[in-house]
Amino acid sequence: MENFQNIRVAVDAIVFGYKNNSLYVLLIEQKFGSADKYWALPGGLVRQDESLKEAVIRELHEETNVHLTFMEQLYTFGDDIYRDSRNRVISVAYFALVDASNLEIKADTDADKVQWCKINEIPTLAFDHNLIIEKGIERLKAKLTYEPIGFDLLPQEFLFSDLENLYCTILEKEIDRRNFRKKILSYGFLEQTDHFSPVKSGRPAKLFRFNKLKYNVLLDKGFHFEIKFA
Amino acid sequence: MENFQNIRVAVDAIVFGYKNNSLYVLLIEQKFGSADKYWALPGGLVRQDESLKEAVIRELHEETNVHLTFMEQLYTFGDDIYRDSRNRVISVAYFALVDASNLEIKADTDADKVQWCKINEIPTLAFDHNLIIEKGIERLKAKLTYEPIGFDLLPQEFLFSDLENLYCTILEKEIDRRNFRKKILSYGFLEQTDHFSPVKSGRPAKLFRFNKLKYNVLLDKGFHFEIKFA
DNA sequence: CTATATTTGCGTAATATTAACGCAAACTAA
DNA sequence: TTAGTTTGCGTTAATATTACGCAAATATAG
Repeated sequence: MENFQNIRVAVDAIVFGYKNNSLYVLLIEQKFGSADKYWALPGGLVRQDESLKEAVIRELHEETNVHLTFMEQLYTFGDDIYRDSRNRVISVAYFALVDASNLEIKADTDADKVQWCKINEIPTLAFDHNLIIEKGIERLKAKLTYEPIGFDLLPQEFLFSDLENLYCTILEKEIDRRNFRKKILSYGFLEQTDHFSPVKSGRPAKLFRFNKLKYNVLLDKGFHFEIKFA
Repeated sequence: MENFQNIRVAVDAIVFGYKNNSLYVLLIEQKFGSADKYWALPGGLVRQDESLKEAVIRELHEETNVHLTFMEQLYTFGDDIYRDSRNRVISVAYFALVDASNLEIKADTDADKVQWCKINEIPTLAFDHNLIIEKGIERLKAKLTYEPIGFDLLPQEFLFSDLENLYCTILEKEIDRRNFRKKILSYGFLEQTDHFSPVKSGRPAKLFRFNKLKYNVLLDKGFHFEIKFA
């Protein structure tokens, strides 16, 4: 009897977006019955014939219509054997990023509502999804300091002040604008475009672009991205 | 039909040990039939009523008798839906460390043989276990540079030269002995004992001990462990 | 007993990186 | 015109890293 097992395998995605100088997570309102509505992370059971990664992509596609700029596995939640009250379910959580600056999300087939939720205004979610988000934020913060994933949250062409702001708000730290700029520019993977951004006040700012190719070349040469703060 | 699912959930553990200036992984010889023997990572199916973590601990206990000094979740392998030819199985892999310097392993109930295998002499293993090991080594290397897990691979009291050697062999890098010592000592979480180690030649060396308490206090103060190499 | 090889433990100088600022340029709004 | 704001480029001081030198403490060989 030792080997009897009836465990369901699900995937969930924590999708981060950044706009209006704030960090957001993508949430959906789950239809259980017609009562009992809960906000939750997009996700669902893995199908028999699809890989874990395919499952997340499918679920995200069914429930939202965002275009991911980054995705990787985050953590597998299966220590609380009652995390789902109906069956034993373990969930493989994925961590994803998206450029939310100019993106309209709409509910798709599976979910009633899809919504960006500010990171500090997240309600109590279904299952252990609040836990997943915690872990996701942890990963986001860590990764921001040793991989150039900040660019995946911004539009292709962005202002230095936006990049700086992204770092400050997500890491909840102060930073010297001038040193930050110098450091990032010194890496040599940013390109100045000849476009300017419409600004409300102050000197017009050049738009920059992240050159992933150049970054990869640097990586091969042993380069190691790092942004530290005091 | 969309929701039909028959996926088994397994756990596997990659246990690292360090002795004789080399890195080892713990392998077991699986009994399938009486033919068909393969080396594999310790692991097995999760029971209905135990958490993932409990499952790994149990399996390790059943198959080996090592005393872990560190364990955390590594990665969940479920993208290759044929990774096990019999059923669809996803495996949650765990990453563990052990002080192998003074440890005798013996096969326990479940496994025929248990053995330390040198990291560069690993044969083709069952399932995708070679892949898991790759991922494990990656994690070990990364973690060694930003968390003090090296001490979990050494005896409680160790020589500086052993610590240095551990870093050099695992990270496959050269390092200046004197700068390394200075840097680690500057952190202030090592304690000198009044014991000396029996040495074959050269000046007798003091034994040191890692004070986890002091390390945690430092962490609270915002300290960030880091060992970098050129 | 002495010389040699070996490993430890401590130090110092050159170099590189980070942190803390100053300030003019280029715009908007009043 | 003037005041307010944001950008872009510098400089300097403090800190950290790198590259070594060298004596102390042992074992071993002669």
